[in-house]
Amino acid sequence: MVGVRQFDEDEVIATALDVFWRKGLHDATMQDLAAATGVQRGSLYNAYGDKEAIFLRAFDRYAAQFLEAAGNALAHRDTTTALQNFFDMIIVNMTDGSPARGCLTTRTALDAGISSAAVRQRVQDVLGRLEQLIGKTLGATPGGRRAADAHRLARVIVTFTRGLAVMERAGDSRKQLKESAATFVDAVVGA
Amino acid sequence: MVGVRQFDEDEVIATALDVFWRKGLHDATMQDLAAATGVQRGSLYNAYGDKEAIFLRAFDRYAAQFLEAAGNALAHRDTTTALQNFFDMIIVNMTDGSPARGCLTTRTALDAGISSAAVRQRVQDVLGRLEQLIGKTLGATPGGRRAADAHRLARVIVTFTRGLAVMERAGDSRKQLKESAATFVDAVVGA
DNA sequence: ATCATTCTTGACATCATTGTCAATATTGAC
DNA sequence: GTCAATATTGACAATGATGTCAAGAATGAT
Repeated sequence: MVGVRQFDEDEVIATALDVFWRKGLHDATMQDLAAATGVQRGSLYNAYGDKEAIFLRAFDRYAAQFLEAAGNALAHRDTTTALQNFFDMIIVNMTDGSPARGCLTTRTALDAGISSAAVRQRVQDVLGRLEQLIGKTLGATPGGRRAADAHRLARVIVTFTRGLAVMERAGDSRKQLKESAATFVDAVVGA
Repeated sequence: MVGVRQFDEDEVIATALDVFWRKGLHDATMQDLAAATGVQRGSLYNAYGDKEAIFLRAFDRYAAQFLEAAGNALAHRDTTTALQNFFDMIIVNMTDGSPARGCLTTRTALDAGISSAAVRQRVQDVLGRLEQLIGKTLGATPGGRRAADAHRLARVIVTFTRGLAVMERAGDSRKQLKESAATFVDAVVGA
């Protein structure tokens, strides 16, 4: 390697993630990324190729963060507590910042028209893995659910989290979201 | 009125709705609308002002259709049957067309960056009214839920429908969505 | 039949964005 | 210290979108 990169790649991707999270893949422009990172547009093109390539890196970072946080929140012997922790985490995650950033996965999923196969695949991956995590938690309960039930229920829970993300975008406050989540957990597991 | 409009307004709005439904507010261009309706861009500007004005009309039409269909589906003495009907309707609604059109309300809600206050208001209105409809259904059961419970549960159900819309965008098939909805209804009301 | 009014049409200016490129600067390897 | 390889920079072309406008066409009212 000769001519050495003037910027810290990790820092650039972290900053790009912030931009994408706030604006979405479609609305975030290369100008936005250049301004936020302090790296010129041309350099970004040179280093990554195009906007989508940057997005994919940023999204991978996001997914890793998110799934780790989800795993931690779900790590509790009591299923109800685990789910409550999980929803708390997820709601804080999407209502953080001002204005709130929302959920990047959900926003990306809804960008169907724009997104390439690679992007769609990432979204499916995150949701699939999340479902796995939740399924494991449900199945792990002492005397827990049968595998098929745990699987179906996990899917329902993932679906509900997506609903929370939409409701946040529609204007629901953190408090309202938490109340919904609590009601949901009560209704679904509290029986 | 002299110089008479060459096109049928109702037909134009209906066609515009189809375009917005398939592409979303942001991605649908005036060119798309002109091509689909057979009305020139200039004429559309003259008649409606701008794209958002057309969208608002189209969305109102959509909302009316949707809420009426929801009301009909929910009109059943048995709460479980009512909800099953409702979810069937909503899932068919979003998986119709090829490729599927998805849910316009949800897509619009996620377009936060672009949307004006007027657009956001419409989205909130639809979701609010839907919640009312569901709440009424839940409360109307003979020996039904207390009002506060019905209200909270209605919100959860609305949230879940939004989740289904996201999962559809993420690639879930009609069959998968129906299974999730059935599991949800079982878990929430079947107790 | 004429007129005033409205609609239609195509051209235009403007703007934002993407992606490319040649010239220049930088620097590790030898 | 020279060189080859890479990064940076600013300019450029191309595209696609929005919104405006003047000129022309159409028509109900008189």
